[in-house]
Amino acid sequence: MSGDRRPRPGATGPPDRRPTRVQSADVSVPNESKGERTRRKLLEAAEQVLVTYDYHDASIAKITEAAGVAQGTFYLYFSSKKDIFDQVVAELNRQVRHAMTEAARGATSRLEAERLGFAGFFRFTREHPALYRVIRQAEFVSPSALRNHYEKIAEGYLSPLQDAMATGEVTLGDPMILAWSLMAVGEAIGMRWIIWDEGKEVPAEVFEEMMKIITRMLGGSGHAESTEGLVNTTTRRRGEKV
Amino acid sequence: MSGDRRPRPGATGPPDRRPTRVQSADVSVPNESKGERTRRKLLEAAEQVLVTYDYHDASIAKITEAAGVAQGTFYLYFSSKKDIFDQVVAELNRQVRHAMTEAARGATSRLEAERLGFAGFFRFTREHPALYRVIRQAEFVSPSALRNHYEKIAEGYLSPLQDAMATGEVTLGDPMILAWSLMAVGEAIGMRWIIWDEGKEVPAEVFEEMMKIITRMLGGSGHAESTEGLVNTTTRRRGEKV
Amino acid sequence: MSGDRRPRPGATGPPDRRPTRVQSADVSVPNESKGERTRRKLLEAAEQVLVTYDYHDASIAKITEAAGVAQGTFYLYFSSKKDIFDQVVAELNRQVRHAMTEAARGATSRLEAERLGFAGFFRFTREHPALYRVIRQAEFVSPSALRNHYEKIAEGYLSPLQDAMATGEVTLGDPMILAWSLMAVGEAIGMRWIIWDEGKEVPAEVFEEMMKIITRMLGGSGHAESTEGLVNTTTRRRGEKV
Amino acid sequence: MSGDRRPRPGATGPPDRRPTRVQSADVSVPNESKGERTRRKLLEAAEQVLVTYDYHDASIAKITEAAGVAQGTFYLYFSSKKDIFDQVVAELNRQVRHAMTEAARGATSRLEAERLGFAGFFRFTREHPALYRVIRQAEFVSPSALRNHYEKIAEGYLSPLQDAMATGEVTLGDPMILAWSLMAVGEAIGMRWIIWDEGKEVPAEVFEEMMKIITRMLGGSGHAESTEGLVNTTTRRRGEKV
DNA sequence: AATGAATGAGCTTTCATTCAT
DNA sequence: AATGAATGAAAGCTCATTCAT
Repeated sequence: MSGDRRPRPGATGPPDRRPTRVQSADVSVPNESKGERTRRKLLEAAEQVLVTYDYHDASIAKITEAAGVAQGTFYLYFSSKKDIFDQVVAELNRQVRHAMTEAARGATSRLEAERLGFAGFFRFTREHPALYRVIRQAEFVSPSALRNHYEKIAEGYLSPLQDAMATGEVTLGDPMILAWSLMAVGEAIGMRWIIWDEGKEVPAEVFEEMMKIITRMLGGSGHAESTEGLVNTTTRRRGEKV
Repeated sequence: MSGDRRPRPGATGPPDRRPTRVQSADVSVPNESKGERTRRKLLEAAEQVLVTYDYHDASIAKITEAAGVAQGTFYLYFSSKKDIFDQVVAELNRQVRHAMTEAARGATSRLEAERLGFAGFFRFTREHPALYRVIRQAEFVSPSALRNHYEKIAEGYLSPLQDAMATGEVTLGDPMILAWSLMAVGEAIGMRWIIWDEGKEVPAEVFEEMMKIITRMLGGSGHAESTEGLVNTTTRRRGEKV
Repeated sequence: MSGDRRPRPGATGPPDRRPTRVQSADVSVPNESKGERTRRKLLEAAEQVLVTYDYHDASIAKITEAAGVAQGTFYLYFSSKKDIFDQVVAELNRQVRHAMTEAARGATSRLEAERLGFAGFFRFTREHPALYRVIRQAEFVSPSALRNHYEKIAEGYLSPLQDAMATGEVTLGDPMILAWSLMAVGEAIGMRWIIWDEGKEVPAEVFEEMMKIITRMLGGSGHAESTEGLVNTTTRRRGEKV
Repeated sequence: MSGDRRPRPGATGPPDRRPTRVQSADVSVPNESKGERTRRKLLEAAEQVLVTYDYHDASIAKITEAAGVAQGTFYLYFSSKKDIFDQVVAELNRQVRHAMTEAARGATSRLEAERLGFAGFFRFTREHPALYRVIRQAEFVSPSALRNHYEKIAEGYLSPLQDAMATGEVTLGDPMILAWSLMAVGEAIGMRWIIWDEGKEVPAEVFEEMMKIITRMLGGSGHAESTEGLVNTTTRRRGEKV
């Protein structure tokens, strides 16, 4: 997630579980009105709180306390609890897709793009464990937000995969189903080795083993590696939109 | 899911979303005391209710109403709401693993076992959408139940995969990571094409596309098909315990 | 209000404005289950509280405190605050109509029936100032309850007035409009000399002056008084149903 | 209501129930400072909002929005919500009394004055349904405002009635009680046939029936009609602006 | 073995009012 | 003369859990 260099709470170490006052909130952003800053504080506080508490327990009281504002202030910026939840999901979705495409930007092959993209995804997951937590609950809280999240990621995958299929770098087939399968693997490994292990990095061996599986999933003509030169120009042009 | 012949509500058609009185509850099971029957009614009612409502909204009142007993009765059989949740998870976990191994029982190759196992999993998912719903929330409600669920399934996968690696039917590698990846793909496809499509079957094309990806994930010596005869005996002996 | 001899809080003296514990609630009524008693306690407490506080300030907390039960208990018996409000209105409506017809029962002429009915209404107003308070707010809180209240009273007036018009005891005309006018005068005098004067009785001079006006409103052949003997049999048969 | 020629929203058609931006507010009144105009806008907005919402739901936010000013501005002109409520009541009271006396101005008998006055009252009620709404709630919100409202109207009635009693045009008796009774009838008929029927006019038959009752209420020597000539001079001199 | 009345803490949300600008 | 962000108390309502019967 090279695109988001702003220091974030819990960014490097394991995530802090205490829903205390948001730290970064006081950092003033140029050209940001008072109201916008309060809104941002609340959004960040909500993300923070949603790392530790589920939707029901993530009370407005906890969020406003973490943001350092009064309860009533919340409703100046969000119409309901579900509203801020949806906005947290949307914001994290935007960020994670940005992080993945940024990470994969310099890749010279689809496979390298995957390796970089997965690494970017895992980095983001460590920095924003709320993404995982929030998605897990969205099924009940906001089904549309959930569908939107997965579909946007899957769609971002689509053309790169189609291009790679065209060059033979990836075995021909339904790119949507392949996209879903790749997402699924990334999410599962992230859950098991980052979330469950409380913010640790995915161990190198695990990452490499996973990449072997990913490599096989992509398939390719069997000599995809040798066609890299051809493919990468295509790869580079793809999947940038966030 | 050939191993679960007990009639269940909504077993054949699309799942019934109304959390009304549990139907099968009055079916008497031989040698079942009155108390045991009440317990079973509550457990089934809870599963039913958890299809439609999330953990917080699945109130004791709804569960007892669906079970046709008074609220107080609940605490004769379960110590708390979390208790019955854990037991629903455990029960569904037992059932889904049973369903998968039963489905794969006659397979003559690892690949065929996977095909049958996935088909069994999807069938179970349609019949018990609560499994998906419940797992999605377990992260917050009962983390240990969640870990236990995935780990038990992964463990069941372990020796079959190890055996298949030994025969060359599956590419050598860390079987645990492969198991997690396979689970992940199954869960994602099930979510996308069963849960989101409200209980429909996974379309045949999707299933076949997915199986192509699964096939590549397993890898193998490239002539795995020809070694089927050898493998299946091994396969048959594995992963049965429920 | 001879029909309601059960002692009521504030029944004889001026109404007690403190929304304290309902006194009569502990009086057990034969054949009344525990649940019914609690319901009755709440209803009486609500009437009590609504004497002093308007709908918005008559909080569930105040009502349950006055009833001596926990807040949650309220929702075992009433689905919402509006629900109990409607039921208080309905109950008071039933009671006031009963009080008026009971009071007028022995009348030997329409005029005497009016005199007794008005006296009964004033007595009821003193004993149940909530009626007046509640009706004043019903326009916004529960318009249907309001309309129902006035219409039921007006309807009860209808046939007695028609009968009296038939005998010439009352001047011919639209009995509905006459009924509304009579109600209105009663309500205004009750407001001015009972409610505003904090539960005092309507002074005799005021009552007599009002009766002169009522007498003129009814009109009649001018010798209605002399036809009393004829009329009262009719009068007696009318308007009893509650 | 010939005395109030300032155009008002919804003056001719049925009253507009939407609490949107006050229309007439931008009409500039000669010699009115900016501050006075804002004050007037707020007062009119409050009346508008109070047609649709009760005191509690008529939030400062709704009033300021309807007036097109910021919330803070409200407290530059009114010290509290009750303050503006009282001023709305006072203003409507002033207006309704003006409307009634203006309407009755040309009358040549007490009876004709009543007929014209009632017609004026009904016209005003249609144009300012807020009057009815506001009065209904004043009991709790501002008892003194309520008493003041009724008493001022009653007092205005006093000398005309006394004069008419002196001439025999109206039966001798306590004029105050007669005044209250007349007010009550007007209010009831207005409520029933204007407010409940959403701003319709009082049907002619209803009005005539009511006038028959009013006529009887006034009583008189029986040949009041023939003494009109005598009476009207008195009547004309009376009852005026307060 | 079962009932269902009762509890009370805790939730989301609204709103009159204040105050720095 | 006006703004609008911020406050924080208080409301209605839900629910897991207890307990007398």
